[in-house]
Amino acid sequence: MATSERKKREYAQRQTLIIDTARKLLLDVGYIDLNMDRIAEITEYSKGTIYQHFSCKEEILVEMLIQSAKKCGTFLGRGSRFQGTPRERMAAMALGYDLFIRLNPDHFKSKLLLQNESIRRKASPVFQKNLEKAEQDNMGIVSEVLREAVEQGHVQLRKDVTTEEVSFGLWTGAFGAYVLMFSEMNLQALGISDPRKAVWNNIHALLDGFGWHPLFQDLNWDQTKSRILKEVFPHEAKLAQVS
Amino acid sequence: MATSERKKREYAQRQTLIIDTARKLLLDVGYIDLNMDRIAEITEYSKGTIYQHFSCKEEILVEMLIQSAKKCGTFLGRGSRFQGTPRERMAAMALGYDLFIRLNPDHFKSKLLLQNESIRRKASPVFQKNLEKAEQDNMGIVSEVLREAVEQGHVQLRKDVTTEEVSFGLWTGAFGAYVLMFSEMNLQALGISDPRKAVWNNIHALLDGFGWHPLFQDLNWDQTKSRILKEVFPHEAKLAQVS
DNA sequence: TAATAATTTGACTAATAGTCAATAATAATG
DNA sequence: CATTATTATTGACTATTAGTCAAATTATTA
Repeated sequence: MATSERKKREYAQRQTLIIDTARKLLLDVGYIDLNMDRIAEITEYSKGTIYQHFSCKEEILVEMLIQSAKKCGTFLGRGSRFQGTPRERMAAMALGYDLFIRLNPDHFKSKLLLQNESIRRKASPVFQKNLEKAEQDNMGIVSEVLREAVEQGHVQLRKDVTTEEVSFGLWTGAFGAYVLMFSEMNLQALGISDPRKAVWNNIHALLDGFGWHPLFQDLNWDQTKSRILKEVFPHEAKLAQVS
Repeated sequence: MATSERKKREYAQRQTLIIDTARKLLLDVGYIDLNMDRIAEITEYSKGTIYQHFSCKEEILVEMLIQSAKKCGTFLGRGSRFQGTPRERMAAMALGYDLFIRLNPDHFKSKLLLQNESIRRKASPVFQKNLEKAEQDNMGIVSEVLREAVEQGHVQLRKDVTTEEVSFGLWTGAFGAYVLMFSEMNLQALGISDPRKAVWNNIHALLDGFGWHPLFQDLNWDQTKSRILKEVFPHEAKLAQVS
């Protein structure tokens, strides 16, 4: 039926409107002052209608993060398809992740919040499952490149180390760093003037530590970095003013 | 005056009672359902009295974290004084950090929460400053050992890398991993069966990557680990059932 | 002991989450 | 096209909790 199709479309449109409104509001006023009345007011729908879509504000955040995670996945995916060695592709993914976060800083504000289970569990199980799925997919992209590197003999892991554990290390290192960058912590005072450079160096040190070739010292990484930005993320690099 | 001394003592005691109550409650019901009425009820003081101590629940959390950070600092400090090479002392600190978190799991629930600035900024500036100070002190302990390692020639950092940045890498790697461990994320499904082992391996890979001697392969680390637990954290290792 | 000062209380206001009966809009039917 | 049935939308309402403050209580001083 034509009508019901239109209805669906309208519903989806409103869903997007609500999420976008919440996203802006969150960036503006923060989690605590983010409230349903305000969202209703701005979207020009009543509170009841908002509750038709989401059971609570935490559920809006979860949906927001599902979208964010998927978007992040496209950056990781593009990085992973960079024309180069697996290690270079890994670097391309790291740059992609950084670009994604630069262009979507609000992602972290809410991601962090939802890492707390008392907040996350307010959302209904379906939403929670979807978010978990999206996050697992992203980690899968990283693990896959690592697996190829092992297969092609670029790195030989000790038998007590799995590819997933190394991905986990990359992931946690970068994730932890961005968490600290996006909290109000004064990194400057800790002697970290350029946390992104530190992350870059630490990722490479980790991979060097596992003996993944080509080692950091064996390549002109500044040049590789430029090439990645130019070939994979030309538009995003310009937007984020990264070079 | 004797009386006012007693008053001070009573005030401090009540402060502790409030914090301990909040800590238990937080672990029990989570941030969202943690409320001042409940804290007043359990401590058997009125709400007004609770507000005499703290201006909001977030401020209680901040004070909780200041205490946690200081306690964590004692674990790091003890690790750093282990009788061994700087790299072994670094490993001792990593084990200390792990033990601290095992014994105080509630630390992370609230730490994570307060990483979000909209929550953290609800606390008054004095509390925020104190927390920042405590966190910086901890990072200082790690950096100091690293500095000594450089001084003693155990590791020679490239000139574009500072000791603080390496500490930052260790910190973020461990921190990020614990964040993910303590969120409801299904690490098992990601192929991480033993995240703590992964953290341990990744820390060593990072240090290997920076060329910090003795390298992982040059030492029997299982043996060193046992020695650290026995000499530095005998009581805590037993409590946490770690070996 | 009476006067004064400090502390503690809980009733009160304000803000917001979440519900649901009433209303409005849309679709189906004859 | 008019009428009925269905579906979507509304916002007034209740419940919960944060945070305040005048009154009551307790402690200290003269």
